[in-house]
Amino acid sequence: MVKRISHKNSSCGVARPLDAIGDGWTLLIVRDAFDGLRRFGEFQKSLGLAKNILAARLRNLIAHGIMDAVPASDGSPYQEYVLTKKGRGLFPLLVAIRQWGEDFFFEPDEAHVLLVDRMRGLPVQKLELRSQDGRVLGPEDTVVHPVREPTASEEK
Amino acid sequence: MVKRISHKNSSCGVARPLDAIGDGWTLLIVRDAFDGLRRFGEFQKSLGLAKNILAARLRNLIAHGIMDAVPASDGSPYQEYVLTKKGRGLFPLLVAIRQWGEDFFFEPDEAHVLLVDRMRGLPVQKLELRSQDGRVLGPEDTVVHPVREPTASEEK
DNA sequence: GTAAGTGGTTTTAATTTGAAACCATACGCG
DNA sequence: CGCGTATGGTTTCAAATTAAAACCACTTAC
Repeated sequence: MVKRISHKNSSCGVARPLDAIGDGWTLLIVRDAFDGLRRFGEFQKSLGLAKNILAARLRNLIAHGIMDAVPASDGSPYQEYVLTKKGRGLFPLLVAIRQWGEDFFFEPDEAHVLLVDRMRGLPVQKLELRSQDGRVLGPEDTVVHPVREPTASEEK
Repeated sequence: MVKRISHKNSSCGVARPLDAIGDGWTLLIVRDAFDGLRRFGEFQKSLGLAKNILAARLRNLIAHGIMDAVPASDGSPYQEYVLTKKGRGLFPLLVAIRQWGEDFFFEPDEAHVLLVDRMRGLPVQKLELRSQDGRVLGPEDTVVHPVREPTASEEK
């Protein structure tokens, strides 16, 4: 049922997350959840996807600990789907997608939406990767480094 | 051929990018491209996916302007696949995926890799969304705002 | 010239997707 | 109560996608 990218590389730090969210619909569901949608029908109406697909995606999101089904909230006998902490952790990722979309998927004069700071009403800053000492880092300035967390069993 | 999320929402700033990269393999290919891979065979060996699928994904990436096929570089009669500017714009998104993965997909004592600043060898900062005046913004601090770019045809 | 390596395409089966139909429960209300 | 409607799914089935494997073309090595 759960998609599995069966390969040695599946634990590379990018593949494993993609196994959970690497699907056309999943991140749109998460996005709607950030926008406050909670009910099955709300997601379905907002996204216009088939109900069986939505049910499958929600099951998958729950199985991955990204969303949770909670009993009610307005007294109705149904469930609501809410983001977990792990799910809320996707916020920077969604912002990155949106900013990339803003930059490359709209003609300069095409109507689109912009993410703004609610408090001031001004556009947010562009996401930037920075070093500990504050330099902005590009792809060529970074490298992946294997790490073993220093646990208590550090003695040999 | 090209996947299309046919829905009114397809222009929402998130759905449109996902239409280009919302696929399990595509971002892994892009990631490998950031790591310097260029040749068909390199991608195939690194990812272990079927050749027809890789060919289809590369075609799609090229069609979306994310990668480009350039004639050669080492004299061999084949092509190389390189990221365009648009493709390099995916760097923050890949970092966001990786950081989310680091935070939620590995046990504390599980071996994994960390993204480090090449110059200092120190881990990079966590990606944060900030307002123009530097406050860190969470999901509840932002709102999408429709925008029409002020073009020259602004006079009525 | 023949074998092996690279970069694909074609073929075919298995899996996934999606639309529509169906079903079950709850509610509104005359 | 009895009936229509809304919600939240599951089931069914056809169509599209994916994936493995076979095949093919071209080039280089020997």
